[in-house]
Amino acid sequence: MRARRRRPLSELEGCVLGHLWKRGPSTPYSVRRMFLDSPSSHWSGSAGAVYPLLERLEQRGLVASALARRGGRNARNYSLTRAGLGRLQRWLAPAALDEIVAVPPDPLRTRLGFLRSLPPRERRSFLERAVRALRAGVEVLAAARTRDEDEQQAHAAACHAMRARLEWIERLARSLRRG
Amino acid sequence: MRARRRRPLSELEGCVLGHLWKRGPSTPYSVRRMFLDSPSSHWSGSAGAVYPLLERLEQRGLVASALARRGGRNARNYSLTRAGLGRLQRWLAPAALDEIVAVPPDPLRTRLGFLRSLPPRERRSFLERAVRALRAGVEVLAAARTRDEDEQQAHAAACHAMRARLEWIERLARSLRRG
DNA sequence: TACTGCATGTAATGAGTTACATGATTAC
DNA sequence: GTAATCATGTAACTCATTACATGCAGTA
Repeated sequence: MRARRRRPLSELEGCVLGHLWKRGPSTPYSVRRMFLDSPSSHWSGSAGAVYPLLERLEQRGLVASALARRGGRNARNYSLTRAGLGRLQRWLAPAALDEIVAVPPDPLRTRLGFLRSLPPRERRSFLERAVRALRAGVEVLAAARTRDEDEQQAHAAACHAMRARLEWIERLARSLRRG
Repeated sequence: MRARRRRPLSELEGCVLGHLWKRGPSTPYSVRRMFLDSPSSHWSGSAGAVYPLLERLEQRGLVASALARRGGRNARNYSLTRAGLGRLQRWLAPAALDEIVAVPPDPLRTRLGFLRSLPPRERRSFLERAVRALRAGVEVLAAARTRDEDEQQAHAAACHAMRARLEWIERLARSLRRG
């Protein structure tokens, strides 16, 4: 009997399981809301992502759905199964941390590698615009609040990361103004 | 006459154009090498990504290819066109910075939002493992060198970001050990 | 000779995006 | 009544991934 190959959860799948763990049984729409409302997420929370994803998770036995007529229409409530919780935990703290600890992508940092393809003027103005935009971003982030303690930590980590980014770009902008 | 809709460059496409700008006419393989060798990139540099991508860019007139027999085999040298340089510059410093300035995704930070789904022991050991892995990552990064000045900046920014991440996780691990 | 690395690709797959369709509920 | 929003989906598409196929070139 061949061991069934367990594909690792994608980031999105992990987050969805996490949401179900946190909020309990949820509709697809409330899962979408999580992404739509999140200030820092890079997922669109599109229906085209979420609905098929939940079906996939159900096929894998990680979530279970209960039919629920809501407003004269068929709907589903998805909940985390025991197996789903296990998978969530292994996704969260995998044996090999390399991937989740690796330098995360950052489109702004990426662009620094090609800065000199811009004429000096544009280079400077780009960095100055970036500084302003980052400052605005940091303020917005700093103002946001959550109840959940874990999410507060994650949010604080995001603020910390954004400030570090801002620092670096400010430094770079300064050195460019001078040099 | 309807204006042709110019799809924005993806991050990968931007990087490839940047590479061509930096190194001049290049083979697909050397483009792949850029990604395969880069310490911080999250792209695999897979052939299945790079070859079709270059074809796409050529169809859009952003790169041009010259046939070159190399070792008794057909090969291509791709070079940046004038239009390609323009697109590179607009990709690099777009009018709207929101997307490139937004909080970038970070799988480690993401997981902080669901930490409490782990039993306290695992939670602590996860964070400690993460601290060790991050420290190792920072050392490796700090040791790496590039000649290109822009890439040095990007690289230094990556180090800065990684140290900020490490700081935060260390702080969190400490507070968890105590509390 | 055989093995390894360089180099050029193709095919199948997968996960997420945009755009669309549709109906119920709520606000004006 | 009409417009916006809530809510549930589906379809077509894009882009990148893994895995594979192939063939040359240098080396043990």
